[in-house]
Formats: sequence, C-alpha cells, structure tokens
Amino acid sequence: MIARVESAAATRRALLEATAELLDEGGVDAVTLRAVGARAGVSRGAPYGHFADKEELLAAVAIERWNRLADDLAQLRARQELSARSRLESALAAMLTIARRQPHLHALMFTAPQRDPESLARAAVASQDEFLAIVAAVVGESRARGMGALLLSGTLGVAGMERAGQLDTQKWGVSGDDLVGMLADLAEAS
Amino acid sequence: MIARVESAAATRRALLEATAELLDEGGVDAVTLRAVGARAGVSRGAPYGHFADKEELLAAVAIERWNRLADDLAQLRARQELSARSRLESALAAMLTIARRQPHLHALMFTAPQRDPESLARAAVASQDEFLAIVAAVVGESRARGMGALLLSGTLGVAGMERAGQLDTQKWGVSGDDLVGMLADLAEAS
DNA sequence: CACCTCGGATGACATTGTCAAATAGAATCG
DNA sequence: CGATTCTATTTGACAATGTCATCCGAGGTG
Repeated sequence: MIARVESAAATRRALLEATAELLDEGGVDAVTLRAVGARAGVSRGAPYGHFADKEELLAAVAIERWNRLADDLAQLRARQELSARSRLESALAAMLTIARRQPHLHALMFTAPQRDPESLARAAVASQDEFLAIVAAVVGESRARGMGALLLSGTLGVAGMERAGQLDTQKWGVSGDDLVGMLADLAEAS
Repeated sequence: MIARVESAAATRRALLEATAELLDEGGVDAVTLRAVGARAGVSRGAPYGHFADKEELLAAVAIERWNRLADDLAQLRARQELSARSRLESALAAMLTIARRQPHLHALMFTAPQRDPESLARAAVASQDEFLAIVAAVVGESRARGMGALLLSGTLGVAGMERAGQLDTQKWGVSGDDLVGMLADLAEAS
C-alpha cells in the first residue's frame, strides 16, 4: 500500500501549496476550503482527512514557513566568509522580506491558533535559536538573548508598521530598511 | 428633528460599543452583525444605516481607539511635572497596555482596511504626532523622527511577540517591559 | 472472488454578510 | 389638522462558507 500513503501525502502537500498560493494572492479571506480543494484538484471536504479544521490547515502553512526560515538562517549562519555583522543584517532582511513578499503569511506566522497555540510557538523556536546564534556572533553570548529579543521584536514591529501603511518615509525621515539598519548598528555598538 | 439625529447617533454609538465589547470578549470572529445588533438592541441590518459594511464598522472602532490614544498622549505630554524620560516611558507603556488588555482591538488598529486604508492611517497620525513630541523632549528635534519610528516599531514588535506567545521570558532572559525599557534607555543615551 | 480499509466525495445544515423591499414614525407642508 | 415625504430600522431572501455524517470506490488481504 505504498502507493496509497504516497498519494495521501501528495494530497496533503497539494492542499498546503494551494492554501499558500491563495493566501498570497488574496489574503486569508480568499482561503476557502472549496477554493483550496479546487486548486488542489480534490473536493471541499478533503482537507478534513489531513487537518482538523481550516485553522489547522492555515497553521500548518505558517509552520512550514517557520521551518524553511530556520533552514535559511542555519545556512546563513554557516557562511563564515561573511562578517558577523553582515550575517546579522541578512538575517534581519530575511525576516523583513517575508513580511513584504508574503504579508498575509507573515501575519499568520505571528498569530497563535486557538486550538493548538503550542504547535506554532514550537515551530518558531528553531528559527529563533538560529537567529540567537547569529546575534551572539556579534554581541557575544552574554548579551545575545536580550539583544536578540530586541532585534526580533524590532524587526517584527517594522514589518507591522509597513503592513499597516503607517511607516511613511516622508513623515519619519527613515525607511523600514533604515530602521533595521539602526537595529543592526545598535547590536554592533553594544 | 433634533430627536432624530440624537437617536440615530445613539444607535451608532451603541453599535460601536457593542462591537468593541464583542471584540474584546471573543475576538474578531465573535463580532457578527447579528450579535452586534442584538447587544445594541437593534436588528442585524441596522449597522448598514451607519457603516458601509462590517469592515468599516470594525475600522471605526479602531479609529476611535486611535483618537483616544491621541488624547491620552496629549495629556501625558502636558504633564511637565514628570521628567521627559518618564513621559516617554509612560507613552510606551500606554501603547503596550492596549496590546495587553485589548489584543484584538490592538491588532485591528494596525490592520489596514481593504476599502479605505487611508481613514485608519489618518487616525493614527494624531497619536504619532503626540508621540513624536514626547520623543523630541528626550532626544531633541533633530533625532526625534528616526528615533520615534524606532521606538514605535519596537513597541509594536514587542506587542506582537507577546500576542503570538513568542516572547518567553525564560528563553530570552527579558520581559516585554524590559524590552521597552531598553528602548527608552536607547533614546535617552542617544 | 468476497471482504475490508480508508482516503476522498457528496448531501445536508447552521451561520453569516449583504441587499432589496417593506415598515413606521417623525418632520414638513398645504 | 391631515397628507406627504423622508429616513432610520426591520425583515425576507440569497449566496457563500465551515463542518459533519454518510456514502463511494479503489487497493490490498484472506
């Protein structure tokens, strides 16, 4: 019955990809189980064979993105030809890029599901740990945790301001990129 | 027809308050037009006499909260018996308090409506200007805008991390309050 | 070949946002 | 004072949606 589990896993994968696509294209409102099913080539009820409900399907997409980010950060951390500072800048930029290119997905990554809030938080830990290591290379182990939390929050805040349309460069005299640059400076100077 | 406008305005007010209550109690999913109408003592269709659609009703609640925050910050700015530093700390704390006590409303305040994104952004400007003035009293006019953007983003980010359950004090060695304290230190030191 | 297992399909239902039509009650005018 | 107009509100209706109970059908097993 290997064909069976293969096909079942393929369906699950198609559902996740269809969900991610619809999310990027039209936001969370565009993600209806019927649309997901149609795009994945199955029926509207198929998701219930793989996920408890719609929220869990969305959470699964967010978790996958967290895992991919962890991989990206791990690879970044290993690039010793870069300075610690530029690795940090790249890490911050990577997180900001998600927010800019996939704003709805990014919002989902920071939205705790009602049913199982732990699953999302657990998926985020791997990325956070990689990020912590990158920060530690700049500020040292002793200050890494506090500074890491500050940089992570700061970047999330910049993403949030941008998404809300409240980071008018004319008004503030700085762009989102400037702000993450300031955060990186802050780490290096500490 | 004074009685008319009074009663119509009263209905509008009741709708806004019912929406805010339901939002606080059960999140945005708990805000159904039927529930809003029931709590406000009107029917499910009554909101359409005052708001274009559900989104505009929710945006109106967010706008009201922005306006109230602007008032609070203006009052805070006028309290000259406090040091500039403690006024700044209070301002940051005020914004974090909204996120903690009314997380769903706070999220709405940073969610641009599809229909009229400008209305929300415009309502936020008053608060931002008050905040800018409070920051300027600490860092001076020249650095106020850039630092203001950094502090505002930082606080928003802390709120977001807390709401997502991703600001584990054990893991990071700092609390949300510690982080806004770091932000205030940062301003003062600049 | 009969049977079973299980992913997937389908029918059904309650909930919801939305709008057109109907209603009522106050304001205005003759 | 009576007729009319205006407008906030109600109600009926409908399509879209999430969800579940039930059914189907293709593998694999005896």
